[in-house]
Amino acid sequence: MLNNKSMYAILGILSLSPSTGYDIKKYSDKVLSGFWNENFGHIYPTLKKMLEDGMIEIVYKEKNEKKIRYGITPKGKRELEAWFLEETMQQPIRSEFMLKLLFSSSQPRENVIRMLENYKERHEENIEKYLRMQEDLKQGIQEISKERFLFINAILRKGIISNEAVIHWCDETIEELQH
Amino acid sequence: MLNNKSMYAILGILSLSPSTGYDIKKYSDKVLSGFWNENFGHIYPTLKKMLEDGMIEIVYKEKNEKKIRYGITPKGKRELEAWFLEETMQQPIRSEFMLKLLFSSSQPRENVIRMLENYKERHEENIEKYLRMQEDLKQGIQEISKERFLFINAILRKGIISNEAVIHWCDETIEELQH
DNA sequence: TTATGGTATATCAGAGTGATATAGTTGTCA
DNA sequence: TGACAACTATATCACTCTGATATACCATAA
Repeated sequence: MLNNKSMYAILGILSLSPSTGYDIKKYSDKVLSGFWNENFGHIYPTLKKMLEDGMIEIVYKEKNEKKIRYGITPKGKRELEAWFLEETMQQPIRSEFMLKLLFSSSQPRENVIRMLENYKERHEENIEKYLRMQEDLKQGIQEISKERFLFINAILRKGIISNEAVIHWCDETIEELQH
Repeated sequence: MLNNKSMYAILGILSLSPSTGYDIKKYSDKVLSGFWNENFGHIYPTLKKMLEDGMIEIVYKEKNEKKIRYGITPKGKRELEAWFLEETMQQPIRSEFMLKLLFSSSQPRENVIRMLENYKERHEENIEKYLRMQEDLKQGIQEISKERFLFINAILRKGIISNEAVIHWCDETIEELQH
């Protein structure tokens, strides 16, 4: 376990409340989606290793209960704290859309424009999702601390701002391709 | 070879001119950086498979020359064309910075602000890089077709617009965290 | 009652990353 | 001219991550 980033996502989630692998996936899809993703094929093996390493423990398992609920251990908390102080390196990026666009100069214009319109629509949907999440956050404000509200809201604002920029770029580029 | 995206990046690059594995890496780092990355550990095995599959061929190897230069074959060109027509699915995203931020609500404020300032600086550097690339593109405009200029410029504009949005968000968020 | 959908765990092949090894070539500057 | 640095070039490996698939249980609605 040297450079497994999923470990930090899992530790972060478990630091909020004990969860099953399935819960972790649900949380990723719901709250982290937009900037982080996890899948079962990685969650379960990582949980197994983290258990071996003493970062997490099985906190709740009734006799006949089949689900396995994990909680963070003091060692896991220390690991999470150390991660906050570490310098964050930039991740490798891969945008298949941009790759396709770069090599599209000899494609029919209408195909490229359709591609851009499609891309724009997806980003408009993203904004709608973020706005809904912002509404939900404001509705449920009493459930979380002011601190946490500030941070979650910052993340939602980033999603909105970034997607707006892309939409603006799509409009400009479609315009330019139409002469 | 079912879902290897590097294959399309390589086909795209080879459709411009025959290249060695090293050339492909250089092109990725110089032109594609910002939205696409390749590394040797994937380029060489992929080239090997693509050669087996008849997508590419060794086009130039003098008697005593040790470097292996690859060119795209008609089959490779068809594969590339088919890719343009395919729907582009969104790629999974992983921003370690955003993950860290989400779980940072109990960290000392000054640490979080330092993190954000660092993040902002990196995006300012990105913009400078894109502006330099835009200058280089304008200087060398006679070397490439008008079509290609349009597309490369669009990509650079996207880099600039997106990074500006992030910088704006950083300013807003730092402000908010300082009360 | 049967099917639909959500909960829950798990495995696997293959894609992609980052580090490292090796060796030849070119440039430079002392 | 010879030594050293920097670049060119190919390759492998352990590990991370993805996406598909399999299995099975449970609730509930048609």
